[in-house]
Amino acid sequence: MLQKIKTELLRSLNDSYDNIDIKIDDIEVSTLFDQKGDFTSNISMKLSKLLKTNPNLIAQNIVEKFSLNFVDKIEIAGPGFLNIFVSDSSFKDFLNNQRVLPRNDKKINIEFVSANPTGPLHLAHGRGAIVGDVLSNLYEYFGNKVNREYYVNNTGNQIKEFMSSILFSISNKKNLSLQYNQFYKGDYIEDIAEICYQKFSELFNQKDLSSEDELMLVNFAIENLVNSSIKVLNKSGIHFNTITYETDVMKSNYLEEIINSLNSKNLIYKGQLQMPKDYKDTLKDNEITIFKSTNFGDDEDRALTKNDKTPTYFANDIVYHVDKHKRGFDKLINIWGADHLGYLKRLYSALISLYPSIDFSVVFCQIVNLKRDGQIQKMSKREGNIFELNLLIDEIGIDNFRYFMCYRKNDTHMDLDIDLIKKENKENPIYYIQYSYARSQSVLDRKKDVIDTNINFSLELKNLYKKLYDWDIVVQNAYNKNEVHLIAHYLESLASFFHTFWSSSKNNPEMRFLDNDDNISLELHNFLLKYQETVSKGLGILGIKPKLKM
RNA sequence: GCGCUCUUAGCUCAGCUGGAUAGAGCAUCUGCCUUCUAAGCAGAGGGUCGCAGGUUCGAAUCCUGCAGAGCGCGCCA
Repeated sequence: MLQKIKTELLRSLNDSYDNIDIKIDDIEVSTLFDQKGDFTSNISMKLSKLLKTNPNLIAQNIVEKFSLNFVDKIEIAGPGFLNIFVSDSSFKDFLNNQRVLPRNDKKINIEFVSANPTGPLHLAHGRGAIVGDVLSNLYEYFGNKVNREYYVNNTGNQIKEFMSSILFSISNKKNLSLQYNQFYKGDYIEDIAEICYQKFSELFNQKDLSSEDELMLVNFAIENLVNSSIKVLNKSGIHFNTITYETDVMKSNYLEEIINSLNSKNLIYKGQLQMPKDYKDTLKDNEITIFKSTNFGDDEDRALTKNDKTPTYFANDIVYHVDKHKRGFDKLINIWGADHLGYLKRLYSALISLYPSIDFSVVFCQIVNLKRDGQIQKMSKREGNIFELNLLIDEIGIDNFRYFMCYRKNDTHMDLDIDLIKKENKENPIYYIQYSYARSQSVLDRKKDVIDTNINFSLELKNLYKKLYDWDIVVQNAYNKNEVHLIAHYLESLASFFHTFWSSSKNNPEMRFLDNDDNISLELHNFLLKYQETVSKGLGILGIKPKLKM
């Protein structure tokens, strides 16, 4: 229907003006939800510059030529808007007349959460987890094959410090006087230490642990933590296809190949950068391998190797992304926290240098503040105040958790208001949406026969039809922009139209779904099915099941 | 100091590929349950869209400068 309107607008324009260079996609037609009309177009204003004419004049010319069988009226309003009124009978077509969405069947890799394996998941991981999973659902909705991937950074200093912290705890508790320092604190360290001690108790009969023993122990601890993180995520309805360990990726030995390739493009040099902060007594003159990321607008060039010749995190990360690319994905998407904002430039520069046609993008999730009793709670690891995700989900429930984590645009800061979420009324949009679904179901449960009678299209009902018709545009937009909050907002708005229509029957009994004998018209029956279908699709992308009864 | 993300109603936030009186929820006030779920609906008040310039028929939206908030700024990860 929208397409027909656009085509007719274009035809009318071509009728009135010779050789104007516009295409069908240049014509914008959007839905109206008030008395002004059903659809509106600003095309005459857009063209006024090109045609060097008054927009009202262009609009008049269009109106004179414009003719479609389902359009009752087209009028000019304001500075030159074209407002289109479609006939009541054509509203029936809204339910079936869906737009054709482009089907994609690309292989997409979406990497998200990827928390350091040195502690339990907390609130900050929650947003990335849900945004990543919902984005995956959205890509699947359009027919793509999505690989959900979880990356475990199980190398580097953090792992050494983690291991040291565990052994410190064991030594302390069992009076072993082992020589280890404490870096990480918290109950979870004590817990994991106890588990490790139980598992490897025989190791502690000897005086010192060999580095093999240490490795075995820390690997066990990491596996344990990763498993419990995955368990929490599974509980939230998130299921990964791939869990990749950094140590496994590094076995590929791609790094040399990568450095050679970058070198052949003149993007590598040997030299020195400013000494690191914790520089102690390492070799001063040692030369390291450096990537010229300043060529791509980065603040400074970035090291690929450290002065002990081992690769940096950045180098390993390039390897990991090359590995993902080589696995044959058409598109790579990463979900990152705001603390990685400055890191994108260097990684993107490296990847685009290696593979100029690579499709790589990052969706950033900004900070989430936890609000309780009207106060922002400060997260502090030292005070053991870390808002463990597991506990948070238990407190607010999975549906609430999922909905609120994608309710706000991913790259803006947001407050998660625990007290609001726990309310079961209109303040909580997910209840509001679910309630509309349950109301629609109650009609279907109660109805006796479906009868073929004519119905009146009130303004409230027309708005609902138009809103349902908008679904395709919204979901397409969310897909194009990688913005999942658009789905959440659409559902809230759709539910609002439903409740408005429902209540309009208080003053106007003709607008009730059921007649005095509890029969329902075929048209409204179809509408209810469509309503449920659309809400289910939307909630489905968010990973939430509609409630039949409340 | 530099970079990134921001600044919209008392509060939490939509809207941003330029378009009609800037929207929603909460909070405040007023109505609506004898028939499908009142976990709801209708209405009222509440705004110099951070500030100042610029681009143009037209700016919350684009550009520049300034102020404020958050995050980041190692050969750490």
